Amino acid sequence: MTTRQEQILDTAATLFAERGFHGVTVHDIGEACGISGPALYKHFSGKADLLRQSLVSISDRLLDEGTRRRDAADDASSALDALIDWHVDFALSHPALIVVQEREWSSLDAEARERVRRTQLAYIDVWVQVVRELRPELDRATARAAVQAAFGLLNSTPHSARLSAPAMRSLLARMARSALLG
Amino acid sequence: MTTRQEQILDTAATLFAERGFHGVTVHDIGEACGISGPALYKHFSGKADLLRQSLVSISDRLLDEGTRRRDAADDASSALDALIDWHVDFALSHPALIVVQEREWSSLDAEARERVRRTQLAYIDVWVQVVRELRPELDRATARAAVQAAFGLLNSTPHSARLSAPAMRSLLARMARSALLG
DNA sequence: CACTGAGGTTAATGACTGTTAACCTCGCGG
DNA sequence: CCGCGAGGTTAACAGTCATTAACCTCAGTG
Repeated sequence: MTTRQEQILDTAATLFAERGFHGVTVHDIGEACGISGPALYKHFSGKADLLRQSLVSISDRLLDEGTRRRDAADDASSALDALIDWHVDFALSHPALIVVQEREWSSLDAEARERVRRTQLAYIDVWVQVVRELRPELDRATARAAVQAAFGLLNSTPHSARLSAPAMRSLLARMARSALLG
Repeated sequence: MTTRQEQILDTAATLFAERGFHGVTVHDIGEACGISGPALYKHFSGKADLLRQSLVSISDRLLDEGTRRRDAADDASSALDALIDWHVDFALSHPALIVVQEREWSSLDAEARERVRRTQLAYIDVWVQVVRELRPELDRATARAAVQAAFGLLNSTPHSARLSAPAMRSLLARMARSALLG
C-alpha cells in the first residue's frame, strides 16, 4: 500500500521532471493527487520540502544500492557491469526521478544542496574506483569526467524511449561499457 | 562588436540554463545586462520571445553546420568523426546553449515547440543516416536511441567540466565513437 | 456518548512577476 | 536650432503563487 505522502512525493517528482520546479504550482500537485493545493501542508512543510525530500531520497538510494552491488561483485569487471545494470534499471523504471536529480538540485536551499551534492559525488566515486581499476592509465579527474559522461548517456532514456524496455536496457548497457572501456 | 540584442540573448540563455525559464525574472535578465527589467521590451516582445529566439537559433545552427560537415566528408567513418567534432566543439564553447536546448523546449508555446522539435529531429536524422551506414544491422529506432544516448554523453560537459578543454574534447570524442561503433 | 486529532475544504493575504504607461535624455539629420 | 526616434527610466497594474487562517467532517477511543 502506498501512503498519501508517497503518492504526493511521486506526483511532485513527475511534475518537476516535466516542467521544472518553478513551472509547477502547489495547486497542480494537489490536483494531480485528487486533493487541492493547501492540503499538501498537512503532509509537508511546503513546496521546497517536496523537492528536498525527493532529491535526498533519490541520491541516497543510488549511492546505497550502488555501493552494495559493487561490494558484492567478485572483480572490477563484474563490478562495472553491476553498476551499469543498477543505474540503467533505475533510469528505466524511474525516469522522472533521474531527470529531477539531474536538473533540479539548483532549486534547493544551500543546506540541502550541499547534502545532495555530497551524496552524488560519493556515488560518482564508487564508479570512479571501479573504472580506474580497469583503466589504471586514467587520472582521477579524467575518470570522473568519463563517469559523468557515462551518466549522461545512461540518463538519456527519458528523452528518447521509443524502444522496448529490454532493448533499451541492453543498448544502453552495451554503449556505456564501450564508452568507458574504450 | 556584439549588439545589445545579442548580449541580452546570451545573458538570458545563460540564466535559463542555470535556473530554468521559470526560475528567472525579466528583472534578473535586465540586471545582468546592466539595464533594468522593462528595458528588454525595447528589443524583444517579451520573456517568451527570448527563449524562442534562443532555441530556434541554436537548433538551426546545430542542424545547418551538422549537415554541412556530413556532406563535406568523404565516407561514413569520417562523416561520423566530423559530426562528433562539431557537436563536442559546440557543447564545449556554448555549454549554456546546449543545456537550454536540451531542457527548456517544454516552456515554449506550441508553435515554437513544434518548429524546434522538427529541427532537432532532423539533426538526429543526420546522425542516424551516418550511423546506419556504419552499422547496417541497426534498425531505425535503435539507431535513433543510440544517437540520443550519444548526445547525452556529449552534452554532459556542462555538468562536469573539470578538465582542460582539449582533454575534455578528446575524451568525449573517443567515448562517443566507442559507444556508437561498439 | 463526547471529543479529539488527522486530513480535508475554501477564503484571505502578501509577495512577486510580466507587461504597459508615462516620461526622460541625447545623438543626429534637416 | 529644432525635432525626433532609439533606448533608457520609474511607477502602476493585473494576475499568479505559496502560505496561512478558519472552518468542516468523521473514525476511533476513553
